[in-house]
Amino acid sequence: MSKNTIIIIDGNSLAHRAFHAIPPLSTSRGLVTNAIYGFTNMLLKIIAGESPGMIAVAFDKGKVTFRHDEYEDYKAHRSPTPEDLRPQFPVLKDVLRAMRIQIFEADGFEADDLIGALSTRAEQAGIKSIIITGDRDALQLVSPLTRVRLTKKGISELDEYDAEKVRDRFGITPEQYTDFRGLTGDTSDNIPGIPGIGEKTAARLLNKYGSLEEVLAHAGELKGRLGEQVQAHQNQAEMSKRLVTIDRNAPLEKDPGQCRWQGPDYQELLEILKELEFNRLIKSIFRNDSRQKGPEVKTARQALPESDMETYPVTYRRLDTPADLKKFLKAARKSGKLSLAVESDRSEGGIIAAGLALGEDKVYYMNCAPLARTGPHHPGEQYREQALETLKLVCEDSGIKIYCHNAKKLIRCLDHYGIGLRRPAFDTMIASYLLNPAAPNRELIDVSLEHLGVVLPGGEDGLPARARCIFQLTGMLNEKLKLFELDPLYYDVELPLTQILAGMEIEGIAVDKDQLEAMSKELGQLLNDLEGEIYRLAGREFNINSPKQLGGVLFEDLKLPVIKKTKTGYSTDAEVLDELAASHDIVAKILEYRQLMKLKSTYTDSLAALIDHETGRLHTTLHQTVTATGRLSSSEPNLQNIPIRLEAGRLIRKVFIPSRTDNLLLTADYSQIELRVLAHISGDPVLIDSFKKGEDIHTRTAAEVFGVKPEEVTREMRNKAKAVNFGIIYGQSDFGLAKSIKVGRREARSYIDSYFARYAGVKTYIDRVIREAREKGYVTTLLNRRRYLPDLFSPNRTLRSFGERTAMNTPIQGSAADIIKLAMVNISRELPAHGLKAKMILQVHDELIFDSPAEEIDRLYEVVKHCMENALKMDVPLVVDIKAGPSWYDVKNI
DNA sequence: GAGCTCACG
DNA sequence: ACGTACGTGAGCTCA
Repeated sequence: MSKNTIIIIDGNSLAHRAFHAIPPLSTSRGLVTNAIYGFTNMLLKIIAGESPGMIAVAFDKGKVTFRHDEYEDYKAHRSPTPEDLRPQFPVLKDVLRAMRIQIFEADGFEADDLIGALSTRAEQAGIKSIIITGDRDALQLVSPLTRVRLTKKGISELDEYDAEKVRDRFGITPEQYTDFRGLTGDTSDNIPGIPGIGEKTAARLLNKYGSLEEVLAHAGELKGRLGEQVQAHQNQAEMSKRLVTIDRNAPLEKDPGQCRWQGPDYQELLEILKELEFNRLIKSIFRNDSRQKGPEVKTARQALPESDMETYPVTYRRLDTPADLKKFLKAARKSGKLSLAVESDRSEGGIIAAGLALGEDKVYYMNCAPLARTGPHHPGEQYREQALETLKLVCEDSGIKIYCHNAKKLIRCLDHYGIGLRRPAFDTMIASYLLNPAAPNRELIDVSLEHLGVVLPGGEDGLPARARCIFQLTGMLNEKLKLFELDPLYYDVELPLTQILAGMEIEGIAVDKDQLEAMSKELGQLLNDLEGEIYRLAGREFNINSPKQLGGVLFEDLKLPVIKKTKTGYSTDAEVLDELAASHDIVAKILEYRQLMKLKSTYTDSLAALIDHETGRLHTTLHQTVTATGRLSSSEPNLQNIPIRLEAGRLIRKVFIPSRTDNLLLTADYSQIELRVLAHISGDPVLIDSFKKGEDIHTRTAAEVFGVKPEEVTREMRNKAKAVNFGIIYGQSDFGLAKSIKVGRREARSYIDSYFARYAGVKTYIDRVIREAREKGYVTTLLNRRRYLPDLFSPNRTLRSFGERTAMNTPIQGSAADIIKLAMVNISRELPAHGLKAKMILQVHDELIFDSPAEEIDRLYEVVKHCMENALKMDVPLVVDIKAGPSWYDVKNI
């Protein structure tokens, strides 16, 4: 596009900007990388936006420049380069060298001077320059061929200056900029200028006299204090001008023409980005995948010329003919193990192609694209059927171990073709989850980058590479699991669970669509009425869903007191509105509006839209590798947050019904599982005694904390004790408890103190788990699930306390997750063993939901209760409450 | 895409 | 002096 443009970047200025704009990032070896990261990202963005023909980056060199010779206090107020930034410069230069971008530096010169020299020479050669810097002094370089972009906020927001913009902003021409600073000085560089002259006066003088020299020559004409000051500080003004004047004759080792950019040295770039652990950047630059997402990805791809570098070369055989398939089948049976990667059509869930590996050097590619997708080398319908048949034969062969990445997705995909992948022998995605549940990404490309250090190709063409990679990873991750003693959790719980979850997703949950639509309609009407009422009370129409506009109405129009602020304005959350409810009638209406709006948009409308056309049911996705604690999560739709606390919302549960008229839904939930886990792992005698006796735990806590007999515990005391029990699990402060039960902070403190006095074992446990986490860097659950807590070592106190709360909460939440997962595995085995037709269809952290023929409910009850209560041997009993009914709303004790 | 708000355990 | 309860997913607004 702009082949005749050179981008000239002030390396020091931008690195400083990036350093302050980007939160501290560091590699696992402790090198801080935020400036490098911010700089590199910015660079790619600029290249993408500009596609410049030439690029140069200039750096300061040498502590003392000619400016210090002239004025020893030059930049004397500058704080020294931060300790975390200094070591980033040499690495940043390595990145630039790998990008094959010219670097300019010269002893005794600042980046500014080199930039000035470069842009001046560019002009002489008729080349346009774009200068990118945070230093305003560069504005003197603006000319018809040279524009300057100054960083505005952070590092990516830039303001572009041409001569006109300089005039708008400062009232002078670019040529007058040095005269201008000679007059005003610059506090950030400790340049004095003339005291008392600001930007306005300087511009007025320069417009009248033209230059600094002329202003000084006419100093006698200036009246009053201004005249005196100018006369008294002539020398200082002249020196200031010299200091800010960029030396356009600074020595250059290369001409602008020699900065022509041909793209990076990909090999080098990959090496250095790997070392820096910029995994997202690596993926975005090296992944040859047409279906990409995220703006960063797009930018980096646009920024760079196509690379033909193969980052993970694989030789493989194509299975093109029936004879090939036959030979492959034989080889697979002989090998007994097979890794499988498939590419599926998102809209249909259909398989387009598969990569298969029987070993690291036995890799195959199979094309199974349906006719509709016919490409130049379509194999033909007959071949396709044989290919799918071959897939079926290998997947259902109990003598062949299947290795894959994301088995659940694979199972759902194969299910579409009636292929039953019974039990995958290894799932690299789940292995990576157990090795580090907090990792941000877990696609195969991320896992292979982390564990093998290779960048995998994406798309259909990358299938053989992915299959081979899965094979390689299986061996390596299996060893790592053993090393951390995660193999029992992996093989006995998580891997079997994958298949169970796939079954639950495929089964789905039936919904009464008509009822759902009726609810939506009714909510719509109620909302309509409320809306009118709210507009009337507000005296005008506005968007109630906009916290900003709502804040305007409540706190400006109606002058209600501001209770709480957010980063961006007034807070209008339910807590605030509750407090304001007595002040104005509109508040209660808004609360009601919010509640109903939530129900309509998140529940009735969204659920209806997600009903599967073929099955008429909701098929959520249950994520096994998302949470840091070991819990599952659910999405599209999230069926783990269906309303229950308020009646209006709870009614939504009426639409969740059994799959057949003769069936019932059965729910089974653990009673107080987290407190029981706490009792078990802390060994606290009072807590254990309480659970062993089957007491009401909150009443007992109230009795202990308030020092009364259990029968004297009032409702209010029990509620407070309940909040204390909750808080203990979360590691709350007196502040947090005070807020949740609306008492003073001192009172809250006293509850916590007396709790720890009565439950000393809990206190000891908390102290111990935090101490051990600090020693080891991680915490574990009952089944040895592990979570690393880098925040424990943060210099930031808020983050550190956050880490401490996580350290005490994760073993509790995570062990509870372990327990219900174990129960699920056992139940899935026991249901068919007892000849039950019931299906487990949902898990909600401490609750399991089943869809079962009514006549089998009693037997199901026994099996579920037994499996859940005996999932793990503990020092306290596990208790499960079971209910059943014709809808998720109408479940009753049985 | 970030921020706010709110649903669940 | 500051920030303040653990873990999630989703819809809406606004830049």
